[in-house]
Amino acid sequence: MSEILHIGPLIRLLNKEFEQLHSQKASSMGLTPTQLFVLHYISKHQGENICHRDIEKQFELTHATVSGIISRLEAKGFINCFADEKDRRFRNIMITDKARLCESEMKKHIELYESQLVEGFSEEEKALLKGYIIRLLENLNVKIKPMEERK
Amino acid sequence: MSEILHIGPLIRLLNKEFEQLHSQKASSMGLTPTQLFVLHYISKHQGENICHRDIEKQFELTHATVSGIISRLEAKGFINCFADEKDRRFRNIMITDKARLCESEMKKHIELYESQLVEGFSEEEKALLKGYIIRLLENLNVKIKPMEERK
DNA sequence: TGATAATATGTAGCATGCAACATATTATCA
DNA sequence: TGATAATATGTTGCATGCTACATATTATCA
Repeated sequence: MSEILHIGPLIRLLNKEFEQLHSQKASSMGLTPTQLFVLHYISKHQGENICHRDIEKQFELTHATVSGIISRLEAKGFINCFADEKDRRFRNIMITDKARLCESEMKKHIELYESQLVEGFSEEEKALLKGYIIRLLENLNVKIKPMEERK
Repeated sequence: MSEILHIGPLIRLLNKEFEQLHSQKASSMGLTPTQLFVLHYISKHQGENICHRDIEKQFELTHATVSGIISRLEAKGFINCFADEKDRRFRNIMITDKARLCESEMKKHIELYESQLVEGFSEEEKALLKGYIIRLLENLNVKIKPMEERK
């Protein structure tokens, strides 16, 4: 890590370590870190006819990637998918009882680790950091769209 | 992206976009972004008997991962590997003429994109940002070791 | 010296990510 | 209506990352 002086490699490392941090807990629930984040998002949005496409947009992933994650979550019994009645192109994703059992644990875990990440940061520092990250994203030409522009 | 309010997901996105940014240029040289970074590191350290282990430490990757990257770089003709004469456990990595031809292009590209990332940041802001990232890493229990502690 | 430990690397199997192809379904417009 | 476009999802093949296991080589210590 000694020669990492630039922002790019630091971000790369930060991302990897943050994901690693979730491995143990996720694995204790029978999930990978990614599956945990996706399942948590699905469970938060039950009753909104959530589909693959919503997850693609939320996590900025391709449908090929989402397809694999959904398959594995379904194979493990955390979700069930059904073709939408009104538009059969969509597949509605429903969480199972098994997923319902770990809803609160997922929520607590994600909040805990998010707060551990910014431990020691004041509110001002957090805001400043977030602003910096958004500027970095803008420099990479990623436009942060408000909710209303979606869908 | 609308609901990304936390630092963790922002970091995840930032990392992904930064890597995406390198795809086109890397691919024009016949490389992936990761291969470009690794090859650049190897070429910067020619004459120092660089081996797999050095790359593992530099990029914080497991030897399984490095092994695959090195294999592909070798298969593509950018490097050659030889067992070290003094300690046959090590494999010395030598760049080929093909790699030498794109050395300066790699260097320019990496510097350009690193500076594009922090475009518009003053020196103070860059220092502040870097300090924040290091604090985040420390919160994740990643120790930033100075050069001397290595090896 | 000879057994044991440490180190560097190899390999298998899996998850996540992509691009590039495909199909099925719905929307649109002539 | 009927052809075409748009949309959601499926599939394949690859690179990157991991863990867990393996071997080969060197270091260490009794």
